[in-house]
Amino acid sequence: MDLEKLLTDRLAPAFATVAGVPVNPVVRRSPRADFQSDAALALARRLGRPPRDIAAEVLGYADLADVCSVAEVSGPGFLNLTVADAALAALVSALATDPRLGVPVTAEPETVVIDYSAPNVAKEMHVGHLRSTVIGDAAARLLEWLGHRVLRANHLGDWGTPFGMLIEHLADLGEAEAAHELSMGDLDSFYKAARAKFDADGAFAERSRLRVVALQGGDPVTLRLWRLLVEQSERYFMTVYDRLDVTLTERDFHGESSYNDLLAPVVDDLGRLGLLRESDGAACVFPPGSVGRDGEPLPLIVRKSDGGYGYPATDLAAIRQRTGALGATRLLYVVGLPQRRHFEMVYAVAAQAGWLSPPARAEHVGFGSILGADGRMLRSRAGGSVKLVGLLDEAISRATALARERNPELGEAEAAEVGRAVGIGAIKYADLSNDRHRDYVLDWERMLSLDGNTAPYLQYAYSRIRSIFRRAGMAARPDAAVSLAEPAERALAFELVGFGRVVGEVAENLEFHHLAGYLYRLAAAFSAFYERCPVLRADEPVRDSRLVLCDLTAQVLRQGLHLLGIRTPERM
RNA sequence: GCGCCCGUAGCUCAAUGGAUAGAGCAUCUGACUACGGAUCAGAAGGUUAGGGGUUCGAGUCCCUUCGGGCGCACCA
Repeated sequence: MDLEKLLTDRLAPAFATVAGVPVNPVVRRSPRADFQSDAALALARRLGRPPRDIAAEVLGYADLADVCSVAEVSGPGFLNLTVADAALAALVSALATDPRLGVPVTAEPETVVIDYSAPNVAKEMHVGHLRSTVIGDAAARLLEWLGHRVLRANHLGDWGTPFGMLIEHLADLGEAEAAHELSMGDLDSFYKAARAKFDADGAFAERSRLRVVALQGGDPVTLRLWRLLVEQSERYFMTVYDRLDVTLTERDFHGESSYNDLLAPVVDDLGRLGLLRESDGAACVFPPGSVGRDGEPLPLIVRKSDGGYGYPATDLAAIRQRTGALGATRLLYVVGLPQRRHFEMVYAVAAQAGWLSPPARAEHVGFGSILGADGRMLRSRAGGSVKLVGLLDEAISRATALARERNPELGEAEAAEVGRAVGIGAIKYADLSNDRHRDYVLDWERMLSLDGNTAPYLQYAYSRIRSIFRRAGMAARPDAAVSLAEPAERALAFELVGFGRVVGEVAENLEFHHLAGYLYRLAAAFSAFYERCPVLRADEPVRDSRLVLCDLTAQVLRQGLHLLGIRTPERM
């Protein structure tokens, strides 16, 4: 039970008594007290009474004696609430014996499909995949921890016309050589070589076109070469995921090709439902509300004029499968914001077709771009996209150098491990601590800084606490009496008991920068506490009480960072 | 042209319609016989792009101007 909810529960009946109808007390943290309730102001007009009178009357009815040490009307009609130390201490003690740290398992478990990462076979992963992978993985970790059934859907681009030239290029190289080249992770040069031949060599281009036909026709040799491409690519992607520390596995690859057999039925059924209209030879659905450049309704093309299927058909087939066979009620698409309209249209059509009806719903978890120092889309010096592995390697090597420099006592192996945790953590945290809707600037100096709202600062706070317990040679006693005499202790306690609320909110809105901001406030509150309040040097029973605060802080930091996919080294 | 998003301290970013718009970086001033100073405390820094409106109350909602980004039929 978090304090907002506790206070809300206590105030709601009083407000209802005064107003005659149910009223949300609107409890929130306050700079002028611990909490404030703003509801009296909004009620003034409806009741035709001064808000201060309403607030005062509410106070008379509210049962706050055991929760608040002070409850008073303030300003135009706010209720300022100061939480009693004993009540706060009791909540902290409850946390100390709660393995879930105040975050209950959900009462309504759902099946959630999270569509994220989605690299393309035989193409290098680039920065564009970073946000989808990092945000999607955080969502998967979070919702899974809350008790939902999470299905990770790595929508692999493994189909389409480019595969003609890729397979043909593979055949030219020879399977052994091609496998070697792909296993080196040099996907870009493989792709570019195929592309160059396609553009320069007419005969090769013609063979490529025939290859597409053979692939679609199920030619065994072609299929075998295609699978080789897919397998080698998947193997390579797994090495990237391993380095990035994401929870995607081989089993989570769901190639576009796996929907091939479902595409025709999707279009047929749309026709049967009367939603289809032919336009310039293409089979289209015109969802209401979408208008194109010419002011005419914008079609979702479910079958191209050449008879082929594009993304929309695949997306519709996937929705149908996910809400149908998989029984999902929440579909998340962690895809860049530019595709917003595409998903609006797809969801609209899926809803019209009855494949996406309540309680099932789909959410486009959109995100902005990663910018370079110049404020423009991050590009390599040559103007191409930046390889993801290159970015990760740079983060790790920078962080490893930093770890060696800051703590020479670390052995080579530990420095490498710390460098990896800090470097990858810094990249992920830089991403997740920003509002995902907005673009953000990738800045090594800032993200690896030990000060401010960064992963290293949080990891440092964690390792510092672990150091306390190493030195103490003992663990905290969860049943120790908690006392909160110092302001810094109270401030830390308030942050600790707020974990559950933040996690609950983020599970709903997937705004991970709220969780990041919370963890930063927690770490900052801890640092201030640690500066003013001696722990190991304190006498009992204060020592035990403070050890509980330390231990809880470490647990919440570890769990919170874990939900973001960030490691917490014991030393750094 | 139409639509969507954005504009907050020098910089990078916060702020479920609530009181005096908050952090970090950078700057300045303090605290080192240190439970890890990879820290903490304090100062300074703002016409929330401009203008109108709704509201008891607007950075937040509506309209408008300016500036920036993105998207607008068979690529995924």
